[in-house]
Amino acid sequence: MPESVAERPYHHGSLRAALLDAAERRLREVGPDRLSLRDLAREVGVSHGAPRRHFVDRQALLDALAESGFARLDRELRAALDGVADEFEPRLHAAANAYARFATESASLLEVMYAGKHRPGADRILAAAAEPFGLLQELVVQGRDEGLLVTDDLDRTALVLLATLQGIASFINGGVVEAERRDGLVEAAVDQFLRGAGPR
Amino acid sequence: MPESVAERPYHHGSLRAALLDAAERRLREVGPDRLSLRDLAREVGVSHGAPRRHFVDRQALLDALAESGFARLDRELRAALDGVADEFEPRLHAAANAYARFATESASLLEVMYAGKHRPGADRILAAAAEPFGLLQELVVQGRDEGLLVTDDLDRTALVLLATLQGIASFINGGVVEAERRDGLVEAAVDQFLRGAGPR
DNA sequence: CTACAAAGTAGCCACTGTCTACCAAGTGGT
DNA sequence: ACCACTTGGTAGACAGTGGCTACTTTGTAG
Repeated sequence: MPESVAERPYHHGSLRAALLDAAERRLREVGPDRLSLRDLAREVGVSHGAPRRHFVDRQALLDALAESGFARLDRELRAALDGVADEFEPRLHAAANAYARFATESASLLEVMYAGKHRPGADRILAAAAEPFGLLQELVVQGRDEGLLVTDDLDRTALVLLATLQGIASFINGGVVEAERRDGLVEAAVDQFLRGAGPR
Repeated sequence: MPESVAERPYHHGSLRAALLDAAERRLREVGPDRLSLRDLAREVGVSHGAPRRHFVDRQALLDALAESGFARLDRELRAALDGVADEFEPRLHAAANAYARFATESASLLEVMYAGKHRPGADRILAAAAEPFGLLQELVVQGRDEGLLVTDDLDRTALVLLATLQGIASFINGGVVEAERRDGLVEAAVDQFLRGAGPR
């Protein structure tokens, strides 16, 4: 008698995507170091060696996750800016909150994104990271154009702001600061930034 | 004929300390996830099961590393403040630079310190972390007393500053920002903080 | 129809963390 | 001086992992 279960055809068809999907789900549950290729293979219903066809390495999969992570971050930032007025201040607040939300709600993914020890092919990741970074920088340009920001080094100013948000997320994800304090800290950080980098 | 090598006595005497030492050295070379208990045991010249007597778990060792990491951070911060004048601003700059230096030069250790997923016994780690955090907070108090800082929430103000430094280190350690930019970024961050949290 | 490339399988290896049973050495009480 | 007991180290087993290789199944281009 034939198997009652719908048999997967020999070729999965979209293993790579399925693995990345499973990985991002699993990442949320267990964290990066407990992410196991074999586990993912099992979950997708494929032999333990199959992932190798799509990711030469465990690290290669993590790199791919990092890349798509930056892409998602970019989407979420832009989405957050969509429903907001055109003025600098509300846009800044929206972007900052969106970044902090992403960074705390996808803590493990963020860890992978900034893991550092990326392989030679990290160019792709850096390129993906440049997207959301650029968005923040454009925002700083807008602030300068509106006369609310004074800076001789755009990149540096944007980076300091972003670093603050990143650091807040670090502390929350590390358990040093309670998650409930996130919004308040972000608010304070943005306000201080506005006064610190604004005209005197 | 007897072994020509000086034989270690059956009891090592200070295995725990030796393991932590080796671990911190190894951490510098390979990062947290490649830190292997068996490897450490080999390095110290002891059987692979021996570490278990001192650390029930791999995570227990990492926790111990985190704890001593915060202790060292505290020492380095205090050391940095020792050779500096009594005024707020130079002290702030010194502390900020010391934190950033520690965070970038001991990147892997920092990762362990803020790894988050600590076991129930994380209280010890949080207590150890409170030490350097408190120091930063005292600094903020001094700033307020000298009239250079205006804040209704000391803890929050200190945290925002610390977060900025932490974030800068994150980006450098993640390879998103070149290490050479560290001092410049820290300088800019501190200046912006002073203006942002200072009297208007 | 037939090569050939792409995708998946199965088994092996070295390595890891964890567990257990055992052994060696120090220690305190009598 | 002896002996029970605790502390610390050893050795071997186990399951799980990433990486590798040889092999098979399938899709596809000529």
